[in-house]
Amino acid sequence: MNKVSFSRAVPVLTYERVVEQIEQAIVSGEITPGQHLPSERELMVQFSVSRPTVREALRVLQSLGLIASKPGSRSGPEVLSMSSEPLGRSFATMARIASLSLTELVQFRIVLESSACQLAAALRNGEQLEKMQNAVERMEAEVTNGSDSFNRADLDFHASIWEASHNDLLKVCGQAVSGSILNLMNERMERSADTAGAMRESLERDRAIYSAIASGDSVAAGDAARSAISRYFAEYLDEDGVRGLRALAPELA
Amino acid sequence: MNKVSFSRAVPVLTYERVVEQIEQAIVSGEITPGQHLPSERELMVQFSVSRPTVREALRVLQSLGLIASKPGSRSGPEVLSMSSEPLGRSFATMARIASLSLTELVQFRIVLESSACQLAAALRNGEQLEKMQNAVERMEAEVTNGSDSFNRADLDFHASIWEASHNDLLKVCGQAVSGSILNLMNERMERSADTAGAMRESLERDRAIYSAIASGDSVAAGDAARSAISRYFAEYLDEDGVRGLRALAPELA
DNA sequence: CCGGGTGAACTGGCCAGACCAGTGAACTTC
DNA sequence: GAAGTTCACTGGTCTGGCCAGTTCACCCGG
Repeated sequence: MNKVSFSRAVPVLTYERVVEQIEQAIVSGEITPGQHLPSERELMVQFSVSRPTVREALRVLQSLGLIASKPGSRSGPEVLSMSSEPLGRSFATMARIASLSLTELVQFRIVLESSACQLAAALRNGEQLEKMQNAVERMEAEVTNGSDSFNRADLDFHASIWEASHNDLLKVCGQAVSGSILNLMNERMERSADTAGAMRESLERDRAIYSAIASGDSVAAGDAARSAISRYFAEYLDEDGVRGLRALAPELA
Repeated sequence: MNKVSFSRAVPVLTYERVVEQIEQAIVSGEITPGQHLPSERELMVQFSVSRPTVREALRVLQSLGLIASKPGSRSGPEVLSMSSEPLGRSFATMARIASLSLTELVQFRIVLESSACQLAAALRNGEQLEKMQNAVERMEAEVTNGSDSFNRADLDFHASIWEASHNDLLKVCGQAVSGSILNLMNERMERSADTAGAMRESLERDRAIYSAIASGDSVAAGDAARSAISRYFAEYLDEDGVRGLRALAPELA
């Protein structure tokens, strides 16, 4: 090889190496969730670095949702099991750093939620179905009351769908994007959807989704979800967004 | 309200408050990407905290992909624009912390990639179509050569699909999950897909996807993508996974 | 007058040592 | 044996310092 190409001699930060080693130990299963890391003072001798360096590394791992440290604990920072929190946070910040339009978020939600409904129709068990039914009934009961409890029941309904999809990744991403949409709409405009009429519409659509899932009809469940979400958000989207929606839900055309 | 319910008086860590304030300044647009934060020493007087605290906060923001600090810079840490890196990292760690099965990842990829193909069929422009065609032609040319350049062309093809979907969220998540699947499969088994026959199959499927996108047929594009991915991974999934796949792609039944 | 080299004034990376308010387990006391 | 106390140790924070690298203004030679 006569073409020696040198690469930038990037300095490796020592706290990064601490992060790497601990992360490696976690993902390789050398330390399992529930177990504890050595204390900061112990780590600083094992890594031969100072405490601030150890702490910076721990803070990073903490922000990644891998560990949690509690003052006074006799057993050092705890290794956590997978949580959706960091992923949700990444979604939320991405959504807010301006680059993501409402169109993108809504498209994404349609894709995820309709798929979850398809999966739920095929894989739901009795308990999950019962939860959905329960939530729908609560929505029916609360439709005349304040919108607060109605919305809670609505959220419960969707949560049980995610659950029934048997796909945690889908669930986490779907809930994260739903939350981001709520944030964005709350920031932009008054929630105009709290009228009795709007609630009645939501209820009707959720009922359609529920019966499709209950009957085990994947195709119908997916269609119902796509229809529900796209009708709900259609008025907030621009022309391109509507075109995208038509591509995702051709049955609505 | 006669029901006063006290909540846990959780101590607020000071570095967390520094993170919050800076994060708020970024997401609110008070500081825009490309601009610079004050130096650590400046921040420590503004927040009235010590430098280690400032540094821990900056490390967290850095791990979230919001800022980058460079030693020697006269202008302090730089505020970054949105990047997919932290999201991709979250995906990768989630996937590896054992909770995510290959089934979930593959389902998720099918959902995202088929949707991207549907969107691409409706929204692609000439330049993006050209890129896809170019990639397919390169795959055709390389199918007899080493698998390395073939795989690169394959990746380029898919990348241009993500691009043409006009949805960055879809793109970032899709690419992240694709990467995670690759990692997982590399860890678990030898890549058995590098034979000439497998490459030929891949090429055939990509060609089907391409022609559907080129003709603007969203439905066909989505079907082609679902079919391609599920056929490719079917052998690696368990029974439940296959059932889920059937729910997501009923047209294959 | 202009250009290039030089050095001082920064930057972030890292360290040593210290104090504090909690926690929790061992220990003492009843 | 049970209840209360003590104390070692935890993480959170601060002070003060050193180092290597980057910048930029200044100065000197052309």
